[in-house]
Amino acid sequence: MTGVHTSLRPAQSLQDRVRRDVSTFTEAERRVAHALLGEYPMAGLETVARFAKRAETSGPTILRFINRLGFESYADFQDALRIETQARLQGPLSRYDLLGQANAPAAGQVLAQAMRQNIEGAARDLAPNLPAIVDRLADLDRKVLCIGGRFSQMIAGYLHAYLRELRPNVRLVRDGSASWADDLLDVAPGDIIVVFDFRRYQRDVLEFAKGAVAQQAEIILVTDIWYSPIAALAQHVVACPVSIPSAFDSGVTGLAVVEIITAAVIDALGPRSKGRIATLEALRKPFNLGS
Amino acid sequence: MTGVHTSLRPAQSLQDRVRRDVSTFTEAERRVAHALLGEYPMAGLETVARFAKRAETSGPTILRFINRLGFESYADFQDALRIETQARLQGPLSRYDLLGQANAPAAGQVLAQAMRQNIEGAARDLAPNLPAIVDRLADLDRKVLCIGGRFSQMIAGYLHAYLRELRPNVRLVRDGSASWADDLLDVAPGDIIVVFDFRRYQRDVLEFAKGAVAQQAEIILVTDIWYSPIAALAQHVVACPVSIPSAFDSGVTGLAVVEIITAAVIDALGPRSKGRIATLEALRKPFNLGS
DNA sequence: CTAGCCTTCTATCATACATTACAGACACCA
DNA sequence: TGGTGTCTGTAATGTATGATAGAAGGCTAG
Repeated sequence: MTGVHTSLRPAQSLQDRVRRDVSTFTEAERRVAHALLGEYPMAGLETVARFAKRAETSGPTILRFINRLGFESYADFQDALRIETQARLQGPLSRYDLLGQANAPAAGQVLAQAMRQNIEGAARDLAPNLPAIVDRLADLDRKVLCIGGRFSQMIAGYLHAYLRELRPNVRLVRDGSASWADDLLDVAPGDIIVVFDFRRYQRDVLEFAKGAVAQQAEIILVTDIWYSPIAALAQHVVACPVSIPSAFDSGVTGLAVVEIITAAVIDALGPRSKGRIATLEALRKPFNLGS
Repeated sequence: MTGVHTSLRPAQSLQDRVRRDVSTFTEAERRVAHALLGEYPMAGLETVARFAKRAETSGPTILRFINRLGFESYADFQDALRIETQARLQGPLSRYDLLGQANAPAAGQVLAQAMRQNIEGAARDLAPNLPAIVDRLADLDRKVLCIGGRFSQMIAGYLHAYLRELRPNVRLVRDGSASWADDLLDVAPGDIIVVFDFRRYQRDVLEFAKGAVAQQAEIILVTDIWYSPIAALAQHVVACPVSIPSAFDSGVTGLAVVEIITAAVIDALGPRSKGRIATLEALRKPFNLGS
């Protein structure tokens, strides 16, 4: 184990020290560390109680944590945080300074940045369509089918997993066109097909959509900004920016859209979904670990 | 959803407001204003007593000062300072967001904002671990297994789909413990298990991880900031902030981590992966629609 | 010169707070 | 299986803290 108490003068930034020593902490202390790093430094400038709540632990654990960092008291810790952060704000305000010695913009930062912009764009595009989409998905008289392509089927899977917890009659159309004819057979007029289709658009997904339309289903399409050909068949289209500096397009945007829609559906269903979630939780209890 | 705070959110920054209104203050209050602006924002994050001493005035004057700014209590004032400064530290992009959404808090924007912060946090946590993780995943002599829980298996699926395009010997351990024993059987010392485990942690995933460790596999764990118990078994842990204002935790962060890792693996593999992608594209051509 | 008002401080109070002590839970080892 | 050490949350405690009331100072108006 490394030296417990370092000298009074913090040679390197507190942030770095926490990150470096995180492996030597106990489990609860690690939660504290990550709560701090997640909202650095302001999490540590709140009261002990609020800091503890944020880290889902108790006050004493916070104090043990800051003791292990070498501070005599919580006040000392906050002083150090304040001084360090003030110095940081004094200097050039570039956010890259915050990353510590890594003078080069750290590996994933550019990607993260791009993803964040994509989410922003998708949320903008989604907003006007959201009420109509939610209206359909919260209508328990309609069946809901989720389907996606080679990659995007994972996104469809997420929507399916979420919706299934909120309402009945949600199904996931799985990969491999074998059973698709059977899936189509059950589609009734007014049912909802949520299609996720990103480049490169797959022929079979298009075929499925055509079949669904023939059954008078309504189509909600989540696609990229280059528009899948399915857009021509869809009642509601959400366009996601998916470009990131990588060989692949990003799936993050689509998943973000799914989660925004899900949250809105929960709102729309209100208490009806609450009970269902509670029941599910109870049924699953034996399979989960404590807490 | 929880009620939104009704407190008046200042359209412009606190700093600007103080600077603008400084002429309307009394003499003692002006000293307070200058003390705050001189060491902004940390002067205001200390206790009232210390703030007063710094401004060479008394406690009540401080309180009247912050009352005049429109805050009910000193705590409210500090909260506002913290939120504002945190946003400022987050970088120019986030600051822009806060201003933009002040006018019209469109549906979904708050969720989008939370997701973006989560990605930011995860990218920070990932950065130091990234080289080691990439090193393992780019080592073609090691087999790679991806596994996740009820929700996170979709994330595992994404990693699997990506990696499969880049290198051989990548497998996805599918849901339902039935075939897991068989999957474990093939695990050789030095193989890599990438585990995605978010609340609520499932017992069976933990069991699988234990089994893999027994086979001397190396574990890369992507979990939430509350740490899955698997962390105790893992060589590399990436902690993702997953809280969003919704009934469910967000899966977006985990997927973002996957894509950042993937991009880094592509870099590490270099030309070796390029050829493989090209081959795959050619093989798939018949199933895709034109461009 | 004084009455009235505004400003600012001192002194006091209730309480929210950090901190300490304790005990249950858990894992590990004999 | 019982013993030992570690970890972590609950409860109790004294204090430091924010808040308030009231008095002293000082300015302006009449």
